[in-house]
Amino acid sequence: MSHNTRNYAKMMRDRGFRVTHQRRLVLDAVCEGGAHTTVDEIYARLQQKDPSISLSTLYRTLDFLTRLHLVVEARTPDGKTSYEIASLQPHHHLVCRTCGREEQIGPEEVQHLYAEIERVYGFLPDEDHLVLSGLCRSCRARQAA
Amino acid sequence: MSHNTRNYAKMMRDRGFRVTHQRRLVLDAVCEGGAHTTVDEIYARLQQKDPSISLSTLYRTLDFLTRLHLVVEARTPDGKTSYEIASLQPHHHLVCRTCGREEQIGPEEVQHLYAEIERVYGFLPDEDHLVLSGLCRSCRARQAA
DNA sequence: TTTATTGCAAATCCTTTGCAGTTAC
DNA sequence: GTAACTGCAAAGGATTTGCAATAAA
Repeated sequence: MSHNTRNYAKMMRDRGFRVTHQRRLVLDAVCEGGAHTTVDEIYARLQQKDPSISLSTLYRTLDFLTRLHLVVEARTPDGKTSYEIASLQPHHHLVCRTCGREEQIGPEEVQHLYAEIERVYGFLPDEDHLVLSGLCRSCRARQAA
Repeated sequence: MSHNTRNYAKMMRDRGFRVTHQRRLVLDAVCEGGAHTTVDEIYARLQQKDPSISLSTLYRTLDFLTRLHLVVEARTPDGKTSYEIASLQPHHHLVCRTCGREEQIGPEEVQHLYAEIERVYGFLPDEDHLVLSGLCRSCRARQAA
């Protein structure tokens, strides 16, 4: 595990859990996924490194890592669950509904939305990982043409 | 069907589809759900009026009504699919993660977010039915106490 | 050694599909 | 009458679970 920003193994042990071969590999596989990866993508990557890891272990491990806040879970607009390494900065994602490309955006705009909603409705949203679909710059340009 | 704002039956016939007993009942059941209802809730309501309607018909009908834009589908943050009658005004929902209460909000704040994202990233989101979780006013007050 | 964690296979949950019978038009 | 639509039962896909074996501490 070369996740240099945090010492993941220590975080697990400190909370009384064991650092297993499988957990290391799952963490790696989620990490290599970059932005958002689905369970099957993670599983495929895992199979290449160690085909003996079972799907149920993957599910259990993703659940485990999510509880520890080492990875975060997000729900795409079409109902799929995806995962990514929990980074230090909260952020959100845009997914183009035409080309499927995904980009990350910072928290500023969304924070501003939350503040507005709080001001107007008294409700404070805390969704820390939105996935919004729409049209990306290039697909919009193509459509306009 | 007493959906007075629109003539649903006509909308179906005009597009060449049949207006069946089942479609009327599903539309009613979604309607009575108010804000967001899940498939099982809708099914339960349906059973009381006509136990002979099958679950597969419910799924098919929800799909059908969604395509016709008579109902809209939304994805809650915890991965469930929910439905509601398509209203004339686009809007979004806030769901309290403590008490579960749900409230509707207008499109203004979210529109503003979309415009900001477009300005900064060139990406135009078009999610027309966001469901955001967070803490409602009363649960926040209770927490503060 | 001890008990958390794993792999396997079976179970569960939610949704979709094939097909023969029914019904809106 | 004739397609579109439905109910049923079976299939599918994703995720969870029970249990005996394994391995991290």
